[in-house]
Amino acid sequence: MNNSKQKTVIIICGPTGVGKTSVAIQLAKHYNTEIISADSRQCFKELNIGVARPSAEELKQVKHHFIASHSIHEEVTATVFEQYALQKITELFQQQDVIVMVGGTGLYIKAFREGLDTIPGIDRAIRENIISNYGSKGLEWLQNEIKKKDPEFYEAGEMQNPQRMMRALEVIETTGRSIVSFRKGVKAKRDFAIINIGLELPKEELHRNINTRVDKMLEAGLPEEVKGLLQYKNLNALQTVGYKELFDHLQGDVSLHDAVSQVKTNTRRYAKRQMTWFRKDKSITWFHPQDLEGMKEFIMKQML
RNA sequence: GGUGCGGUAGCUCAGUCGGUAGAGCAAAGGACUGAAAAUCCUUGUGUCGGCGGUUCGAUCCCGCCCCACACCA
Repeated sequence: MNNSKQKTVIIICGPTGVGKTSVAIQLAKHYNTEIISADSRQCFKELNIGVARPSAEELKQVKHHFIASHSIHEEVTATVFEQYALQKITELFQQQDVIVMVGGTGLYIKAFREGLDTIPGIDRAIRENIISNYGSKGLEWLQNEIKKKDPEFYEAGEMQNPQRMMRALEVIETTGRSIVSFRKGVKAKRDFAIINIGLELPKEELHRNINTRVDKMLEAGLPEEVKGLLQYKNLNALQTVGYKELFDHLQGDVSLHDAVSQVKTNTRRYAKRQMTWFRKDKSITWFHPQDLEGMKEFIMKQML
């Protein structure tokens, strides 16, 4: 074991289509290390073309973790990622001083860096009951339940947002306490250094990348991949750009051409949401994806 | 060539019995601690095809022209 050097995780984030994969591989090679992906969809072994998973050739160059490591039938969440990544990092630090993390899922990166407040596990029956009630009784029912049972969330929360409301409801029904009372916002201490690098391109260029990438996915056989997953379309893992739109096409009423242009539009919107998330994070230093030398220099200075 | 129907926001369209306009989508900005490629919030966008006429006033009525579509020849 080598404890003499400060252990460091280099985190590379940025919107989809900016070129993160390639930068991560080059940096990992430079530091002779491995990559942990922080991507909520590339971790599913059943999803490949549509989530732009690194190619077999790329995966051969550098060992990747959290890529095709889980099944769409498993429940993968920010907590699952946090635990997975922390454990991997502990293992890898036996051999390495530097590890590269790369991904576009802001919440997962946040969970890894700062941890999440502990909230007890939710009873499965309670969750399913809430989901089915919302399905049949709608938003108004949810709003009334929250108002009645969790006035604290009702005051502070998002009363138009069914996902957040269902989460609040399941917490209060399981624990008897408002989800708000669990959110301490305590940042976990990590015993390694973290360097945050963001990749950014002018919007026009990013959009061009996204469009050509979607066209390539089509050539690579995305419709066939999606067809094989049609029976699982209701799983969380398949609430995913590139799959949702093609499910609509396969079910009849949308032409392939229209479905594809929706994939492009929704990918652009996804990239925009990612930028909204990352931009407010002042710990990120931004680079052009081709400025590898700039990144190396920056990393070197940070590690001194 | 004739007849009909249209030309209003980036797109699809609504509307004004004449007082200079609006929905959806797209777009832009934002939120987001266990679904996060998810979910949610906010906000505009205009020579109302062109030129004339009538009118205090025209996107709306009238004339001519241009463009698109359909049908007839």
